[in-house]
Formats: sequence, structure tokens, C-alpha cells
Amino acid sequence: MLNNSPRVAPATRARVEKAIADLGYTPNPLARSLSTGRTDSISILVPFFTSESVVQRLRGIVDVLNERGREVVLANVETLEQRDRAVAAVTGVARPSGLIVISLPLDGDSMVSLRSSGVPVMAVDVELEGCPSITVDDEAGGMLATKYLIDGGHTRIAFVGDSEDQPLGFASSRGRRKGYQRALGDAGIAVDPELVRLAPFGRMTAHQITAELLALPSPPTAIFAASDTQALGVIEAIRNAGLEVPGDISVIGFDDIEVAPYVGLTTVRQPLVESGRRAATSLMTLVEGGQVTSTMLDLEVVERDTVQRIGG
Amino acid sequence: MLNNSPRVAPATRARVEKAIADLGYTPNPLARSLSTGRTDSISILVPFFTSESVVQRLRGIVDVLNERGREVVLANVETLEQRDRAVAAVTGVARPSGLIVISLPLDGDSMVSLRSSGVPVMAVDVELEGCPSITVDDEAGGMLATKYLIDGGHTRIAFVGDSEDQPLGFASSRGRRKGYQRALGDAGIAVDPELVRLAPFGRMTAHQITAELLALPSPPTAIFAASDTQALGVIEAIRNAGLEVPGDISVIGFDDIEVAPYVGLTTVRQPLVESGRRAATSLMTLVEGGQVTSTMLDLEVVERDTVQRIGG
DNA sequence: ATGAAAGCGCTAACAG
DNA sequence: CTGTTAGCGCTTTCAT
Repeated sequence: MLNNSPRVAPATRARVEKAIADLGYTPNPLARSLSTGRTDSISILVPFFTSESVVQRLRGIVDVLNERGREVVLANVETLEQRDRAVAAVTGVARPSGLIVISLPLDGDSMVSLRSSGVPVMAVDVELEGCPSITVDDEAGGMLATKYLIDGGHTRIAFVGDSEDQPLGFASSRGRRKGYQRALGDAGIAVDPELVRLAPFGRMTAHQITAELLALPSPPTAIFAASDTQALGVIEAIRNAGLEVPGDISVIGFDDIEVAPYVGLTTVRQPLVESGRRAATSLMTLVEGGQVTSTMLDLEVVERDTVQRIGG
Repeated sequence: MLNNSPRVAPATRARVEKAIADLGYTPNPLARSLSTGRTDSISILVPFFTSESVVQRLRGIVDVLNERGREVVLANVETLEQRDRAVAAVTGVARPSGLIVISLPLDGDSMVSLRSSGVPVMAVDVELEGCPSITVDDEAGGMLATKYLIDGGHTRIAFVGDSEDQPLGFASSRGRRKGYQRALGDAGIAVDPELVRLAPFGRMTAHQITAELLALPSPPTAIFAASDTQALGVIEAIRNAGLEVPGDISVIGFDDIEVAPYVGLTTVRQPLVESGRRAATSLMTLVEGGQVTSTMLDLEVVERDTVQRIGG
């Protein structure tokens, strides 16, 4: 009756509400939860330490969830074990009202658990079977970046991205690589497998594989990094080798994280904070029983100082 | 009895534990919480969007808390209302096992509520009456930075920091300003009040007050910013005015956030992630009934490219 | 349309 | 030292 049941006389409702106000009554969420098996909070699954972009998305999410008075439970997922524990927590006896998954591919078992738990799920920067998501078109983004390089007169273009076999890796790198290859193909440039280098996400790892690229008999004149964080590592490696950016080698990143302007990094911008805001907003309509569709956010190249146009 | 009461015969314990294992029994945290009025989770109060440094500390905290299997509830506090709601949530019927407050000064009322709730509290980057804290010596840090500038031959040194009258502002700026003034005094340099500029935390605001500084009849030759984020704004403003860093004006920051190396920012480094790790670890011993004392982390100047030594 | 009562699964107080 | 029982405060089902 306290829960807005429609089958209650207005008079009674008024009487009760007066009493509520008079007594300063506040419902006990714990008791409700014990009874219903569900919490008022929203859980977020994050591959937290991996990326600045994740933090930005998180900002957007926490922003709107706090606005709506929702408790935010943060679960950091860096290992398979952590993932399973997080999923167990979400599907267990203290289910949250909803779940947001950031940049984290989930396995079939996890998805089955989630689905049968009935907890509404929103995915951000990742596609989850049967869940609405907020993403960007990574392949289109990869093409955008690569074309930008090609238009600049580059033909020997390398790709530095994430390993594609890691269960917890960023899935977006794969799409960007595809876009890279497609743009190359469209331009009639042969894809040299030697120029595609993959490593677990991180600045350091990107640094390392870039060094390999530079040691090639015929090194690239431009590098497309699957993320700005990786682009940072790429630039370090180039400078470490005594080469200049963009004088000797051009670099384009992806994301447009906060540091990008300071480094003068040319990159493909995606609305990071906005993706979080959208995801949170959509999740709330899901929680309230509404319908939500997946949406793709826009991408654009931000021209700065790490790409040089060379004589075509 | 299921809670490790010491008053139980080993035989019985073994029997019960076998049953537990056999039945795949898992305790229901919700029921426990309803009964005890306390949750297993740890709450974190963050002035979230204000600063990169806060995110770093958060990384450290989430890292150890997840390791220990603790649920982390994140509360963003940007307004007085949010602060009060957050405190109410923590002291209310669903009390967490512990609370960590990052960089957020709390008023007397909040502290009284917290104390009477009995929830253990750890403070990070802020002093909270009666709570152990992980901090740095801001005044010493301010002296360190200012002395570094003085040693470089500067005498006309400005300070760009946070407004000190804002209830939710960063408290650390005040200490750093004091250190700045003390170092100046120690060096026999008169403190020119015109050179001390305060504004609400942020890059933009720092940018603005720096512009004022530059418009002075006799502008400073060096600026000490209370944080790296602000230092970034300071540098922007200087370059915007057609001046060079450090050619025309030197800049030193505070924190050593991730972007600092990319910008070549000379700064006073404090161990951000470590502060979070320590706070979380200490909180856990507090939660387990242990004793904890406040600790101060070390500070050091990281020399990079934004400070120029001038002819003394 | 409204009220009464039976859990939800645990803790804590109390009897044995 | 162990077994029993009465709540915790809500939701939900079943009478009225």
C-alpha cells in the first residue's frame, strides 16, 4: 500500500501520508531488500585501472546516478575471478536494481546468469548479447583515422592495438583494426601484416611493440593507435628512438582523453562522459520498466600536432 | 555461532562446517544487515569531478578493497545537499562497515552524526576531527615548492590556489599557501598580497586568475599552483598571453598527476595511489577492531621543464 | 477495499 | 556450552 498501489482510496492515502509526514517515518531499505531480494543500488562493472577513458565514462554515470539519488556500487574487474565474483554478487541474493558494464566483454555463462537474474543491464563501449548498449562505430572510427592518414599522403601505416584473444581485453580495438584494414583496402594499399601489432592494453606495452615496428627494415611513416593511452606509448617509443613526431612518424590516437590536448595529440574523438550519462539515463528508464534501444555516438577527427601531411 | 564465536566446541564446529559445505550454504548478507543494521560494504565520499588526484586515490582504495572482497559504494559530493545526503546514508539504517572520506572537509554536524553512528572513518588528504588520516604536510610542501623557486633565483613569486571560504573546497590549498608565505618570509622576501590569487578549484578558474596576475603592473616571474590541474590552467593563461613557460614565467605545481610528465610540468610529487591504498588498509584494520594512527606521506620536487633558474 | 498474518534469513537474547 | 525464540521492517498473500 505504501508502494503506490492504485487500489487505494484517495482519502485513505491522504490520511496515511499525513501520518507518515507527522511521524517522520522513513522506510527501511534493508527490510525491503530482504523481502524482495533486490536492492535500490546500481552496480557498475569497470576494468578500472586500465584506462583513462573508463574513468571518464564513470564520471558521466556517477553524475546522473547521484543526481537521481541512487547508490552506486563499484566493482573493479581485472581478472576472471573478479569478473565471476562481480557477476555472482549482481545475480545473488542482494541484486541491484540495475547494472552498467563498461568496456568489459562478458562470457556466455555470465550472460546467462545475468539474464536469468532479471537485472536490467546497460552496456557501454561493448556489445553484450541481448543488452542495449551505448557504443561508437569502431570500424567506422578506424576507417576515419586511417583515411585521415592516407589523405595526409601516408601509405605505410601501422596499427598498434590490443591483443584480441584476451577474455577481458577491450573489444573495441578489434573493430578499429578492421576499419584500418578496410580503409587501406579501399585506398588500394596492401595490408602488411607486419605493420599490425597487438599487445595487452597499456602505455608500456604499446611502447614496446612500437619499438619493434621501428626496428623493421621498412618502418611505417604513420601509426594509428587504438587508444590515446596507447598513442602516448607510441609517441614515447618514437622519441626514445631519436625520431620525431610528426617529423619522422605521424601518430593518431582514439578517444580524446583529457591529456590529449596537452600532448597535442591528433585523435578520433568520442564523447566519453556523454556515453556514461546516456548509459545511466537509459538504465534508469529500463529499471522503471521502460524500453531502451542501443545507440551509437558520433565520432570525429580532432586535428592537432602529431600528424604530418607528406608530399603525395 | 556461525560467526566464529570462540565459545563453541571444535567437534560441533566441524560438524556444522561439514553441513555448510555439503549444502552449499551461503549466508544472506541482507538478512544479516537487517538484523544488525550494518552492511558489509565500505562507503567512499569523493568530491569526484573536481580532480584527477581524487581519481588516483580512488584507484588505490578500490584496488585493496576489491582485493579483500569488499563492496565499494561510491558517493559523489559536489554540493552541501549531496554531502548531507551522503552522511545521512552512512549513518542511517544501512550503515556501511566503514567510511573513507577523500579530500572533503566535513562540518561539525556531519562529524557528530558520524561519530555517534560508530562507523569507522579514515580521512585521505583532509583532517577530520578525531579520525585517523593519510595526508601530506601541505605547509612543508608549499615551502618546498616555493624554496625551489627562490633557489632558482625568483623573488617575485605568485600563488594560485583554491578559495579558502568554500565549505567543500580542498583544504590542502590553505596549507600550501601558508608554506609559500613562510618560505618567502624565511628568505626575507616580502609577501605581496596581490600575488596571492584564489579561486574555486579548476583549470578554467586558475586560468582566469592567472590572467589577472599577468595584467599586474609588475607581474610575477614564477607561479606556484596549489595543484597540477591548476598549474595546467596557469600555463594555458601564460601562453595565451603570448608569453613562454618557463622562458618568461616559471610554473611549479603540486601532486604529480598522470599528465604532468607529458606536459613537462615541474611539481611537488605526493604518492596519490599509495594514499588510497594506505587509507583502505588502515580502514580495514579499524573495521576489524584494530588501532590505527594518522600518517603523513613523503613529498619531493620532481624537476621537469616548467621552471627556469634565472640569474641571481 | 482493507486488515491480518506469514515469511524473507539472520542475530541476539535467553533458557536450558 | 548449546538449543530455542523473538524480533529486524518490509512485501505479499490471504481473509474479511
